[in-house]
Amino acid sequence: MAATGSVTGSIAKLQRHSGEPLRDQILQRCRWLLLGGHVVPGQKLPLRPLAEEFNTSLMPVRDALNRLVADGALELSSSRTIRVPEMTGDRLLELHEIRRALEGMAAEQATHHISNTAIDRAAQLIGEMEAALAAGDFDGYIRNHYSFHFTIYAAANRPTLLGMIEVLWLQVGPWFRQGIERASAMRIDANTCHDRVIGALRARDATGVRAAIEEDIFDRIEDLHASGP
Amino acid sequence: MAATGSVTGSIAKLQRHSGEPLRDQILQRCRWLLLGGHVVPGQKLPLRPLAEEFNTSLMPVRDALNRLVADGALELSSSRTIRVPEMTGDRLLELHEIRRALEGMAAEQATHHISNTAIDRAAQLIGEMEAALAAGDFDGYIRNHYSFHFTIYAAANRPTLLGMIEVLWLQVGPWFRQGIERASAMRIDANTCHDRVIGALRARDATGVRAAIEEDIFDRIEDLHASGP
DNA sequence: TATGATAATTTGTGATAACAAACACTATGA
DNA sequence: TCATAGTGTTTGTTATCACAAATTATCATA
Repeated sequence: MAATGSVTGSIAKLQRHSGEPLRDQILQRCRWLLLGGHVVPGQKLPLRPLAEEFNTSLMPVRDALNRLVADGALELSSSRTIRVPEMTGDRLLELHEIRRALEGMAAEQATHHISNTAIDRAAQLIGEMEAALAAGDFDGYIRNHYSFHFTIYAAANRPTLLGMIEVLWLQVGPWFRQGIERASAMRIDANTCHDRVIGALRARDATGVRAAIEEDIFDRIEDLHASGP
Repeated sequence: MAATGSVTGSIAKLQRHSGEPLRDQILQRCRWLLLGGHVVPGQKLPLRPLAEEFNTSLMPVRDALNRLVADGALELSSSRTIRVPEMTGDRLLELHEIRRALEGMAAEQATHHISNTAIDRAAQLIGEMEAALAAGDFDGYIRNHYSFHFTIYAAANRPTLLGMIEVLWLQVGPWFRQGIERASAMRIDANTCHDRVIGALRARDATGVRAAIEEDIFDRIEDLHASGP
């Protein structure tokens, strides 16, 4: 068994009493670990080593991880160790059924409110996505992919809905990263869906936007699921 | 301002080292406080008084309340006091758009899996609901109403979906209680929707079940919203 | 009486330590 | 060689305490 070592790649130090609580700063970093797939299904995340990396006590780390457990992004196996959940076929299916419903709803509603500059920004992100993927920069690809979707969803002005979608992305994050790395060579045409999203947004065609987003989600799970076991 | 006094009505003592953690026992009780509307929008929930009522330290109470804040069922106002959020028109609309999508999905999928005994049990709950409402027993009404919906949703076998729906109910709980008390006299025909749900379940008509559930949710918000400011 | 400064209290956050349950390892026996 | 009991370690949970920020109460001043 390989020593996990540093999982955070922590650079900037956390600061106490600086506006937001340590718990939230740690939560933010852990979120990106999941979204970016820097942790792997099955991996253990013990409190004490993490607290040492962050130079804090157990408590804020515990708070952050408990939150992620509540969100379903982490799990307590045998109620004694916190780990990244394995992705099963059932869970993947369920998560994407929900994603389709909620992200479809957000996209449809965003159509009526999103600004032209936000649409331009989203369109630009498609290019940066492709460039990152071509360069083998998976981190950059995932970051841009995230930004593309969430600039659109955020325009729906539905804070609760947006939070629920974020939780879903946290849950599929580790799986998504693995799938992207496996399937990167064979796939770039997810961007055809993305282009259709942009086109429908420009035309203010809410139904079209929803359909394009739903198809994007559907295609993604098809491809990634087909590319691996 | 009235002294809040005991909010829990705590009877059974909590037990340490008895299977599930104190945090979860407290969380369970707080959940029912919200679902049953025993706390009121705007009400403060300070850690120390609660800890004293539960005869525990701050920590498990803190954990439970943090979880509910994460779920959006409570909020940190000015990041120094925890309180039950006020219900705004926007929030109510958003919550019910999401409820309609997710509960519709759960009901539709439950249709194919739910057992006949579960259907019978749900049908029976309709009667108990009516009886409780007629007797002015709002607690009983709400409890039966909850059981009716969740015996159906649980049959869908979608754990993540079920958890998300529970969170939504936590958020509308206090508002729902207020609305029921206000509108109790004028409304019993929500049960016509409930009867239609049972009928469609017996016919294994998934589309009909979804439609009936969606209409139930829609009617409910219409009535309760109309009955109050 | 109204208003603004200031002190006292209350609040959530974070650190440290003690604890019990789960885990991992080792020695023992067949 | 393999199973098993025993022991030491690791893990999350809870209690207690210290702290800073926000709130509330108090009182001087206009």
